[in-house]
Amino acid sequence: MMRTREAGSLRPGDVGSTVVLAGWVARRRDHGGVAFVDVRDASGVAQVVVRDEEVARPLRSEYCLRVVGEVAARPAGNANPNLETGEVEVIASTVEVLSESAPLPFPIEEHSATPVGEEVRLKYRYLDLRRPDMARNLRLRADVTRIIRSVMAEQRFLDIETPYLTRSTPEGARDFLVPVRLQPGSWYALPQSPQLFKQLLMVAGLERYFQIARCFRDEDFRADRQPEFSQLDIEMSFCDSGDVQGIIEVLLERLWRELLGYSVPLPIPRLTYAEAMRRFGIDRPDLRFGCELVDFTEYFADTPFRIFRAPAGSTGEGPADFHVGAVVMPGGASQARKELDAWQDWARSRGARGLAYVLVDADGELGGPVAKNLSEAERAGLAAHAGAQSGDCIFFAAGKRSDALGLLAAARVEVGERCGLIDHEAWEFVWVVDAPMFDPVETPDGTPAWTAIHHPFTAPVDDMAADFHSRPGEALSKAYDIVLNGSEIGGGSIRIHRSEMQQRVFDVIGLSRDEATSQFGFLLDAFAYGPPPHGGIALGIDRLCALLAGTDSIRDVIAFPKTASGGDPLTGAPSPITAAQRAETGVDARPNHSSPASS
RNA sequence: GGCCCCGUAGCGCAGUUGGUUAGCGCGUCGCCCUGUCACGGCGAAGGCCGCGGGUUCGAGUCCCGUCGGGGUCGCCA
Repeated sequence: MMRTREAGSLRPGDVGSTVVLAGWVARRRDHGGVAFVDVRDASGVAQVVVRDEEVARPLRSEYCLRVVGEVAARPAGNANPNLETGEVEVIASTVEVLSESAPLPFPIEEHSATPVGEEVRLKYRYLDLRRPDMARNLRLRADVTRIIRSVMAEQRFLDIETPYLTRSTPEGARDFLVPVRLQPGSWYALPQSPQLFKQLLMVAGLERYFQIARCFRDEDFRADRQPEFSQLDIEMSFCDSGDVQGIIEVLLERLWRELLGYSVPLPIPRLTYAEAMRRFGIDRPDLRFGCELVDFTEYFADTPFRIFRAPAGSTGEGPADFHVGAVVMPGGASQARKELDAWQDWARSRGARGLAYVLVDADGELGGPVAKNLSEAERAGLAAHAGAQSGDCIFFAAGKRSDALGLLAAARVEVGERCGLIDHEAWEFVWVVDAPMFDPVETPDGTPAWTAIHHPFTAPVDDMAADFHSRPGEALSKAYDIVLNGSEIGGGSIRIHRSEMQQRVFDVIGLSRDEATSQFGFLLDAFAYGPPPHGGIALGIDRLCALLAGTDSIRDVIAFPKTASGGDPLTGAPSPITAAQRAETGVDARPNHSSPASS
């Protein structure tokens, strides 16, 4: 039996040879007593010439075929550049219909210019995945995981599986819960990440662990967020931040080189969190374009314009938390009033009161409603301080520092897109390092309180190791995020491995010994037995694949994704359960005993 | 939980100030053409205008509610 060839693999060198093709009828045309049948498989399309009218007649789109035939050169001028194989065709000697197809619910052909609604695509996902673009995406994803496993093996990492039925731990997101028939009233949780298990593996002395792990978080959806997602999870012992980053750099370089032929310049640049916030207003900056933010807080310290002045004597938030910043839109002064108003709507849709702006006209004179509220001196130096040229528009945001920076960061990206400043061919990787350890929490009585930004096992930077607990607002952590074109594709940290230091973190975030024991007792127990210094990282596989595939939605790189409401139109999940299932799984039962985390 | 956009034939869409029989393209089915390749020509079938209520002489169109899809803020340590 001849081996079946892939339709997309036929080349002029195959002319004269006999091949077997298996695939689906993408299209049929009849001419001159023969049928021209485009046969498609996951690798591409080949044109098959069927001369036997009796055989050709019943062929319809998406019939599944096996064709045996001879490869022939196409007549001159008949090659179709739209097909992946434009130079050869297969003259069929036998055509076997393996199965027939009902009329299609939506067009599958690649060149169908009109997009198809996502719901109908998901309902018939098995047809959607026949589309060449989708097949290409899934092939790409398989290549990604193949390369990951290859690189991790070369780097001597062990692929170790961790439980999917595990204990609910108070991590950031809501857990998906699973009732336990054997213990009515008690529940497993699906892991939000293998974080605690991989640290236990370090205590176990495995030294280098990785896993392509499914993670589960019961939170609302986004274009780049699903309730279950895949991450490359890595942990290693006796390492520092640079060791972990180095592994990831090797991996990213290999992925981009093998899949896109792009050479990632190494090492990937480092940016501190503080610098990222100062220059871009966000901890995942898009470095494909400039338009960096400008700080105007000092500049307007004594301004007569109330909006740009820190609220005096307000309780709770001190002036230190007040920020005025700006971003310049090149050529933005020529925007019509309607466009400038549209920016206000844009800002309000993001929860801001508006977006102040100053226009710099051709003579360098300032225009717009804000300008007349400023002092003579402020107007004189404004454009220069912002770095604005004649014809530019300067957008301002003022208020609580995190709010103002958040609005400016979004405005910067919007400016980049509207002004065409973003090079969509570019790949700008950056490590964002030295994130703060703690975030202030607003408490009803105004007493200072703190929460861990990353997770409570993240180690402080070396020169703060001794006293971070006495100045939590300044404490920086050994955390690192890998950012690509404004998307966070991974993040990790060096962990705390000494109980004394761990206790100081718990003290800062107000976690009592009892609470810590009940929440992570099993991890703290393990850390009593000589845990090695260790650290790790996790990369979001779905986002990574979406970026490599050039799509905005991770649904395009997931075979069977869910809709925004968490449903799957194909299977109908989630669905109600029967009364018998309720009784058997004990979902309504109360726990009949308590199960402490630690002995 | 908030906000924005979209639900009209299998698919993609149009439908004007509320007005008679709701259109277009693709697809499907039939016939014709016959080295075509997003072929071409002629014809036909195909509609609970998401659902429920309201306003009106009259609703695809206006109002309220609801369901579904997409986006976004909150959320996602």
